[in-house]
Amino acid sequence: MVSFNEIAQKWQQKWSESKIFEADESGSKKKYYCLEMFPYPSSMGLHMGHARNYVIGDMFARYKRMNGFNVLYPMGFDSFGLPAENAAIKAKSHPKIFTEKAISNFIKQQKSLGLSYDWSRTLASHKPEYYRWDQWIFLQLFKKGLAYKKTSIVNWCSKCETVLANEQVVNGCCWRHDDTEVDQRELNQWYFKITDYAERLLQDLDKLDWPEDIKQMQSNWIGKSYGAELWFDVVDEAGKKIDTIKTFTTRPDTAYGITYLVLACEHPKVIEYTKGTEYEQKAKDFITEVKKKSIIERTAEGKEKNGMFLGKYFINPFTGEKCPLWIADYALYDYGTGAVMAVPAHDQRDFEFAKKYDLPIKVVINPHAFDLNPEKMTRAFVDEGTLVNSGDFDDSQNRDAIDEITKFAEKKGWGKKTVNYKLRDWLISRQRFWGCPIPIINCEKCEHVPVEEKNLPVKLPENVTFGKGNPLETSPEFVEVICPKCGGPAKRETDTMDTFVDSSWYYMRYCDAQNQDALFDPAKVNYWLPIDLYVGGKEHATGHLIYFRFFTKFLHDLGLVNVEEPAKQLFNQGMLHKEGVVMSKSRGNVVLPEEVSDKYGIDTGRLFLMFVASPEKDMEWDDHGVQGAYRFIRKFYDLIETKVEGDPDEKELSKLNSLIKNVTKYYESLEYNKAIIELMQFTNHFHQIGKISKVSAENLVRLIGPCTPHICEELWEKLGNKPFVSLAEWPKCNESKINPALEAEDVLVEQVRGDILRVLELVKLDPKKISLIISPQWKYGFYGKLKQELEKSRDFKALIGIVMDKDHGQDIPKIIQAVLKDAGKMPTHIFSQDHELKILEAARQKMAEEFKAEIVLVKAEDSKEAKANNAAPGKPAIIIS
RNA sequence: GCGGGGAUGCCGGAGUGGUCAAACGGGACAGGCUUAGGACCUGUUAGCUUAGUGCUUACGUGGGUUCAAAUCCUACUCCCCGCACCA
Repeated sequence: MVSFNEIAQKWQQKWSESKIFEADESGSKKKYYCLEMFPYPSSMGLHMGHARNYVIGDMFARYKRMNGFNVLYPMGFDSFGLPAENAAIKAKSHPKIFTEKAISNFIKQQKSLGLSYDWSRTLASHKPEYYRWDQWIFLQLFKKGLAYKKTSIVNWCSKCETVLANEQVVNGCCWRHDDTEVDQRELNQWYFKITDYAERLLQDLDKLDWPEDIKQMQSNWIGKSYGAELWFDVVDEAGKKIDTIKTFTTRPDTAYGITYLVLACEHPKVIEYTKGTEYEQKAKDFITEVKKKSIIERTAEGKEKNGMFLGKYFINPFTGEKCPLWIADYALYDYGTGAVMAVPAHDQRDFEFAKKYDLPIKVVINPHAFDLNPEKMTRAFVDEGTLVNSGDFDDSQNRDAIDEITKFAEKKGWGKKTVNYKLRDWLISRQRFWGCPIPIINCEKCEHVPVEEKNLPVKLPENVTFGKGNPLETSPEFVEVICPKCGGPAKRETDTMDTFVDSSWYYMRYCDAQNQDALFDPAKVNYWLPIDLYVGGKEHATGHLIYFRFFTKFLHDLGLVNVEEPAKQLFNQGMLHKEGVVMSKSRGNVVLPEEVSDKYGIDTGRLFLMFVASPEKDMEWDDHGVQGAYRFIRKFYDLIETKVEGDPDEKELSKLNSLIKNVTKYYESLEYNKAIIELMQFTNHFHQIGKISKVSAENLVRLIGPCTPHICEELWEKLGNKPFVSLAEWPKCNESKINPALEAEDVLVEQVRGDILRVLELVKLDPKKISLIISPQWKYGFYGKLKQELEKSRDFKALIGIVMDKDHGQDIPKIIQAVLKDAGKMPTHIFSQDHELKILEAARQKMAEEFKAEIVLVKAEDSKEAKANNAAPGKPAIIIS
């Protein structure tokens, strides 16, 4: 028996030696860039869940290659990050050692999956050759004012001992530790000003061939809303103006209904306004109280709202009314201006708050049917309506008033039309060692001084102590530096960058991975970009997939790349489950590729992963199912290895071209499961027949090639072709050869045969001993004719079938049945489908072979001919009259 | 609450107006092969029946459109996944 493992190893070696998957920019082929999100090289290695992800991309890369594209299909490693650092701390070792060991293990595993990567372009983000250019990009951002340091409230994970970006906070918890709620801390941190790109990030979503849900998620995350900024004079008890405060609202039409204003706890004005007053301590206590609560507690919808009066007032310029200024936990400092103009009559949150603290409720919009009574309202009225109590705007429709009142406010200098985004600037500082150092020197005199480009990379020091705080701070050689600007003593920035910075441009580096002088050669990058197909998980929807779009736009603006969007098409693969839950090391339900390939060969594993479910769906790993895939592979191998003979007939050509057509269609749309079904049906058919033409065999091998590349290479060679099927041309469909009627014949023949077998079973007769009579086209006087026939051939035991014209009606079988009983014959089977002679002939042939019996077709109309055809006693025959 | 996606036979999973009791795979059952098991091959696998190409019931639930619905419309139920006091 063949060893699929030996075959796999043989071809993996040949691929590697011949470098056939290495890509360059020369030649006239059209380029195709196929990419999977590069992995974090976990020391756990990879399991079938990862494998599924890679095989999806690999099949497409192989498919495109065979279709004559110049395919770039690289792999690299997102190798900075916390797990390696933590492992190193535990083992009192260095993260680099862990990381590089993990990488070489990954590569080994990926190679044994038969993935067709161009390994000459591999990169790893922890290497100075790579992160040097992280730093370079940082400096460009810094120059443009898009990298800046500010003090603000940030999310802190106590387990990671570092700050997190907004995108890394999931349900109020750390994205790595879903049991650890993030704390709020006020820290001085580095940010990238992604908000400057909010509008473009939103607009360009339209251009992308990405799954709708991802686009929707990004759009929600960016959270654009149109509205107005309204400015209010803040006054003291006596009515003296002390300040102006800005609020953001999407409902300027309710401006006449403002009855109070709330500030978020973090709002700096809270301290300012209460300083030295009786409210100072109370406000501080209130803030402390609020901050004790977790993010979830504070921000979940429907939570009870708390607040307190701040002792100050403001003037609503629309009405001239003096209203109180409050602090409240439901106001978010992060959103808008951190201050909310409250209109309790028309906003549910404001309504609840006003009810609780007995603040006035003023109706300014009435429903069309009746007038609202603020005393009796049980909830805010948030629908459309007509303005009242709104000065000159009374009686206008609130929808129209939004714009009118905004214009009015602008004219009066009370505010302006504005657009607000939920998207926050990207916090990239991390207080950890195993990341890219931020290339900044902090000088007391000169503040943040960028490291000169020629001095890059700022390398991570070797002599650090892990354990407490940021290890970088423990290296005096790293920290203590001279300020490049003033020459005085200064300290190097010890924060490292979020690893999502590394992954924001790696796909560009693949285009020119070995470049020592620049982050890449723009010509090369422009040749390959954009990524034509990007394969990866949904979980990156509002993280990586926004960041890398931002970086692309920034590098575009620098003139380094032509494209504004990194990836044309995005494909989200489904998760692999086992025992009903996602396969993962921590759950302990992983299946390793090695286990599968040891038992069945890796092609079986690949086939199974692609066959069970469509790639974008979650699927369940099933050990029995794998055996099914294995059975198919063996059948397929056996067919091509031992049963290739002859030339294809018309029917085979028709089937073959249909196959090519359908499989191509399914590959193109990444519906591999459907493609494989077609391939199975085709293979099974010819396996059953017991032979296949060489033409079909060669096409079949090419069509399955991307899925099970190793055995296909082997079979391709066995068929007498030069290596490699991986480089062979994709079969072309010849539509003119497709003949559905011809293909349908097989089905009919099967039916006839099935019918006959069924009768044989019914009458418990051995097919070798029975006379078979099939009698079609009885038109007139069939009863008598049939009777005659029956009289003539006494030796038959069963009438197998009668084929009739459709217009004979339903009663004919009954009549025939009666005739048969009359003649004292065995029960029969009758079928009335309007079979063609050809089909009968095919069925006859098939059965003759199957039962090793001589079966002839006889035209019973002519009894001489019947005799001539051996329709004699004891001899099986099919009689046609 | 808002947004997105689902619900198909014992299981996974195709199917999106007729050719559907529904691809393909798994499982189960029966038969063949075999000393036996495995592997392999053949058949069966909604129910009732038959000489049968017949009847009934079925694609989450209830209504509707149509000569015809798993497929279209509508209401509802349940499941998953995002966002979530966003002013």
